Amino acid sequence: MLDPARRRPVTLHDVAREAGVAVSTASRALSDPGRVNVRTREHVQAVAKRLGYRPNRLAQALPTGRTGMLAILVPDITNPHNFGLVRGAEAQARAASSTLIIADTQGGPELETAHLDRLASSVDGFLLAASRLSDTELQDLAERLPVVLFNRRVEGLASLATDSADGSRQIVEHLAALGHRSLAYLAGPSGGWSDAERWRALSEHAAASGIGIVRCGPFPPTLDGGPAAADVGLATGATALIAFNDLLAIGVLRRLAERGVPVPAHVSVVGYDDIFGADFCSPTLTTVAGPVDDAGRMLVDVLQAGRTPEPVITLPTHLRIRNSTGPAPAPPGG
Amino acid sequence: MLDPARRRPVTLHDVAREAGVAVSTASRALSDPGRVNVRTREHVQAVAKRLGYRPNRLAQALPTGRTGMLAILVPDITNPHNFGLVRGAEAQARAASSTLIIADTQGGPELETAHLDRLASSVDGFLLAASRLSDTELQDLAERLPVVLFNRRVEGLASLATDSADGSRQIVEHLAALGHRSLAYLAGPSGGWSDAERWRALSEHAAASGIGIVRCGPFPPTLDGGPAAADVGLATGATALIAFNDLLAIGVLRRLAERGVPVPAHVSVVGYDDIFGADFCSPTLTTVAGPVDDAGRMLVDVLQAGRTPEPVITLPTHLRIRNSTGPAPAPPGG
DNA sequence: CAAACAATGGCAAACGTTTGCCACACTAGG
DNA sequence: CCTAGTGTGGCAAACGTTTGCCATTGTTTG
Repeated sequence: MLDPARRRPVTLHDVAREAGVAVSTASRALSDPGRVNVRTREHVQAVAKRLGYRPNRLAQALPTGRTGMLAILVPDITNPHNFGLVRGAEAQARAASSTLIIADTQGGPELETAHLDRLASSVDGFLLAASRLSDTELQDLAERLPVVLFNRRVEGLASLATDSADGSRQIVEHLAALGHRSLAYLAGPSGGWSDAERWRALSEHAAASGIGIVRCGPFPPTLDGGPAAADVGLATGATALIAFNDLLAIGVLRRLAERGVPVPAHVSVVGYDDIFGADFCSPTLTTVAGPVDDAGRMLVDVLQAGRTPEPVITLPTHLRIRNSTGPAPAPPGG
Repeated sequence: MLDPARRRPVTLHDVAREAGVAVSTASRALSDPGRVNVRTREHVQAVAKRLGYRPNRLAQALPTGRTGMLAILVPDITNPHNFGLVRGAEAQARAASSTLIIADTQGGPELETAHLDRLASSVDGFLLAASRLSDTELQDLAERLPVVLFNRRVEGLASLATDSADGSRQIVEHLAALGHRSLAYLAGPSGGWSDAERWRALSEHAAASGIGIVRCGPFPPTLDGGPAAADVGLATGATALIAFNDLLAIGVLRRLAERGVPVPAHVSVVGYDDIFGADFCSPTLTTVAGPVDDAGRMLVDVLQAGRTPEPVITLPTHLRIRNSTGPAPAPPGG
């Protein structure tokens, strides 16, 4: 057990007694400056400082209902993609003098619900990245607490998403320009909003450009998902593989290297997210980048603003072209 | 402002009223089962369930003094090295049905103090990774709350560290075996405990093996620190560069590639931490690996155990040899 | 000079729990 | 039949704050 034998912290009562005023006066002297005489105020503040008084935030939260804490739920702390998001959110939370709680949902709704239940009474709002909850569950939650979604859209809820549809368009155009006529999409977790979005846009734009595209998977969106995805993708005969995210794409790259398949000479590979590592893996990865740090910051902003109707924001993306994509190989019969 | 117009949550009072018992009885029916008649207990539990009662954890924390929250402070959320730690800690915290709060100190003591002050009243204990606070500040803190340190040693405090001294020994032996006679250490933040440890062990073992080693830097321990570090390291004429951590090492690798310096033919490069990316950068990085996930889990365990005297644990490390190290180049005069 | 008003401080009730203690009823032992 | 014990429920005080309201004083205004 956590050892309870510690120094008792200084409370507002201690300050009030030492300063010779009532607790209410002490409280106001510290948090509602205009409300008390400047002399008493300064006196109380001096005493508080001398005693090393630190307000108990839990006790503060009880009557006010504001805890000064925000929670962010991400599917996978391990995915560097989320680093930027978390970092941005942390920075903005700090700027708003809130504390950020981070929790990992393992990409599943069970853990997500568990965290939500456990945190609901302790936070001022939730930032949900790539939530796997149903629309109604989310709407329900939003009735109890402020909620803002990242990379997920639900009727009536505030949300922020990177424009992966446009990213998908850029991918298809890029590959088409390089002469590719047959693509394979290596899907991420089924049921995911982003996966659906990306696939939808990819297939639309491919169709519009008269290019073939097939969908493979789903695969776990991790480095370890790479080998299976690479093998399946290659077997389709496509000349370019589009992975659900960079983690998977890098895994694919490694598998291809292992199998001696030259990239991009034989196949091109593209990912989404532009994660840490995408610029120094081998070959460096062509990928769709979005302003994730900004996204983190904006999520916090939106949460704090609490406007109605809830804002729905789309962040621009752009294709960062590196060495994993190149001209399509000449057809074997050519 | 966060919109306060939300559904009022169900409280214990509501449950008690609906069940026709006193609040105290309701409380006990839910949390102290033996204390109340089985019939009332079941009745109360049924009512609580029907009403969708969720205890307010803040209110619970006030009288009990236990919040069920643990905080971990890391110098840099962005460093993938920390993510293993965070993930392990998160997992173990969850297992102990605690919630983990994560905060970024930007590697500086100011922010660290700020977070500590702000969180002190809301958590049951602190996990401090690579703390930059003074020994006395830490001992002071430990008097108020349970604290456990990671990669830092302070008299009287619980701490966990990866054995980077032994890792350093392995590096020197490895490089010596490859014929290197002149090394350069590219230092991390000055004043850091890990940096001091690593340098101390490196220079000791180098001296013992009759090998020359110089210390360069400090450099920021990030990818961006790489270029400066690479240039300075190269200028020393050393045949092997040992970077404070992998982030810096990968930055060095990129700079060397940019300058057309072949690795390991011309210089070898080594890092510490075995972070995400070390196995797919180019060339892949030789580095000192430690069980970081385990470390995260153990940190939580130690915190919860609260034994006296405080345990001081050292975790084994091992050198993961990859392609960034090779035989020393023949001396130019050779 | 009375009346209204602003400035300032304190009392006490909240916020939602937990828990020490007392009261009551019933059972068992003498 | 009295006493002691046990099982069960409730009252009320905590935990450390905030805040609505009242009381007191001093200051204007008509």
